[in-house]
Amino acid sequence: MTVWDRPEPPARPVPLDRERIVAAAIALADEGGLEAVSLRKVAARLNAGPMRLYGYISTKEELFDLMVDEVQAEILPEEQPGDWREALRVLAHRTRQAALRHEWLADLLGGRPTLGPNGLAVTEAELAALDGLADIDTAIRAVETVSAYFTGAIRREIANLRAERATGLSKRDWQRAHGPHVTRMLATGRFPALAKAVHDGTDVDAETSFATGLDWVLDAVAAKLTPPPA
Amino acid sequence: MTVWDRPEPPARPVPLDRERIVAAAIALADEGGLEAVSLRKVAARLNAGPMRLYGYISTKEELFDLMVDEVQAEILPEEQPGDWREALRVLAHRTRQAALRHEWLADLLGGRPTLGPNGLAVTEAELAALDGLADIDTAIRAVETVSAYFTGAIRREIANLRAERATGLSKRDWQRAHGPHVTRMLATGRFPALAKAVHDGTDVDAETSFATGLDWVLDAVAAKLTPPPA
DNA sequence: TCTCATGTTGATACACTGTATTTCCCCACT
DNA sequence: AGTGGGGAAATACAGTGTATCAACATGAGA
Repeated sequence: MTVWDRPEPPARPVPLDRERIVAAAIALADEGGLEAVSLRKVAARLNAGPMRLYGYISTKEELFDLMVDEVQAEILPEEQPGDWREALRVLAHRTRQAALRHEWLADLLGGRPTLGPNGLAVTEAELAALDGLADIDTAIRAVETVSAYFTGAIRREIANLRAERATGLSKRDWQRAHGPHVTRMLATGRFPALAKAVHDGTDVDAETSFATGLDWVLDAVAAKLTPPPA
Repeated sequence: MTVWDRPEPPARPVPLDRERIVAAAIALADEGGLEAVSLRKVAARLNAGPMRLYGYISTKEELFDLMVDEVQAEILPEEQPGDWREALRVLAHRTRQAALRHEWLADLLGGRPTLGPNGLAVTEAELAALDGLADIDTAIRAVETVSAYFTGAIRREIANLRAERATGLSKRDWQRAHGPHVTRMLATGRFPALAKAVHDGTDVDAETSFATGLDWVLDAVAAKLTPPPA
């Protein structure tokens, strides 16, 4: 046995902390989706045994919460724009961009209350944008409505994106590519409005579709903020 | 050995079909949540070995899709109301009610495109409600916006409901009950708007909160349908 | 009626999972 | 030098989705 084939020393354990664990989990999820995140694999990335993680997190669900909160830090813009509308729009778009960077976020978004520091900061930013422009109850309703919209919209967008990817990237001919199933369904004549929609609808890219719906919702909010002059 | 203690004959296998499988899975999920649905347990409910299911479904994901589609049948109202607005509102509320009956639906809602017969029927109903009132592109945008809203709102509502249930049913004192964590966070003064919201906000029940936001979104849709007279 | 093919059913197997419990080893302190 | 004690690792367990394989009941053909 020479120095060269002498086995590696047992890899002195790297000091661990939540940040490193969460970062490893996020990396794993970015590469292979949420289902690729297992405590064993996260630990392996950190040259640690699986059980070591339990000194820092108490359950896998908690790890997911931490991952979400970590990504929510990317959502906060460096500086808040003045206009409430612009502020809310930017927050929505940045959430969407975060979800496009980390598709697994779509699986977690809205799945549980966001009580981490960054999640609270996002909510704070949303509420702050409306500060002084409406009573607190209206502001809450507005924030909840807007975020319900973009949460749902983002989830659908990612879901469609995955479906397209799975059926071999098809864009316009969604119905043909997804296989004969939907086409056959539409051909039954039981869904005339839907058939017309997929046939005659002009397909717009996901971003403008997101933006348009968002603008509608913001219009609705605007109407509640400044009551129409009597 | 008498007739009485003679062992049961090996339980002639009950004929199976997708409907029975899906029904068993839904029952399991209603009782113990989505995570209680395992192919083994579903099969056990039907006096079958786990592998038998693979003659009818090809993967667990597919079973989930079938469950969602089955529940979506509950969403379609027996008769469509005349007014487009009422029609969309009813569909949204019925979706919410379905999610309250089957909380696991919140975990699946929006997670993948709803391409089953009932899912298509729901979309058809939504589109049909707007038939003739707008060009097809506007109708699509409207339907997508409304359903993005209520998808997101339902998910959040269920998430909060579960969180409340977990921390020992707390209603108003959300911040105290959830534990010192959030309280401490709010006390830091880093979230003034949020602090004011939880402190001064009047808490309304989930249903009216859902309905209010929905009305706002429907207002927005209405504004796009009938362009303001020039 | 006997035989054989066929196709459905159940058993077994595998590679994982999250997590509880047990073992072990290294380091600081007496 | 001995001896705790504490943190890391190994092991263990009950479960998961699904592939593979063996058995068997049932139909057709002779």
